[in-house]
Amino acid sequence: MRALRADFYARPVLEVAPKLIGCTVEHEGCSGVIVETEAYHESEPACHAFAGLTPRTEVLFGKPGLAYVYRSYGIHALLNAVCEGEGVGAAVLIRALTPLEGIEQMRVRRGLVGGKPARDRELCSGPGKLTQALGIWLDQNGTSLSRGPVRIFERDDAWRSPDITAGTRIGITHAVELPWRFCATGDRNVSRPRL
DNA sequence: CATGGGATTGACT
DNA sequence: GTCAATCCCATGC
Repeated sequence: MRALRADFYARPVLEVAPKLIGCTVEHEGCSGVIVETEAYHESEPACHAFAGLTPRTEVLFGKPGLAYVYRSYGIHALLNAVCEGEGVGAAVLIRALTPLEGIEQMRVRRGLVGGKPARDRELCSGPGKLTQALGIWLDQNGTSLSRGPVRIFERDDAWRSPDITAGTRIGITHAVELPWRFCATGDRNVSRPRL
């Protein structure tokens, strides 16, 4: 399996987001297949880059293929893949994975859910959950998704041409109508509300 | 300098 | 369905 290179990300974010479905995210031996993504672009107000270049959005405007990791609600780390050219603020939010390798270590990192160890389906079925399960934190902001420590690999044969359903994005207050969310159709690891 | 608001989750009613 | 946790940073005075 080969890591995706910068040129994969250096094109319109709406093109990259569905193409990341079926690719694999890996960090320190833990990995999962991407089953849900969302596209964000500086031209619309739900994107952090909409406000322009600030210390927070510096990586978002950086080179394609970088990881943009930021803190959400003061608690969670959310993982994005920076897209389009350097100087353009655009990224794909990785929202859910199907756990693949290192599942027991993910269970340790996720801790108890409802007083019990997380079931496989609860490990990576949300953007905050998957970063916790894989051990991805804010210090990975600005690192290369081709070279690591967090890497994204191309689709393997089992995900050659996945069935994808598009819908509206989750948890935002602006530009809510844009159908920029992409899910592997029917996959149980997609976050709620499932498409 | 003070304030307010999240690209969420889990616990509780 | 509702709600608190928790903190960075954008914005406004």
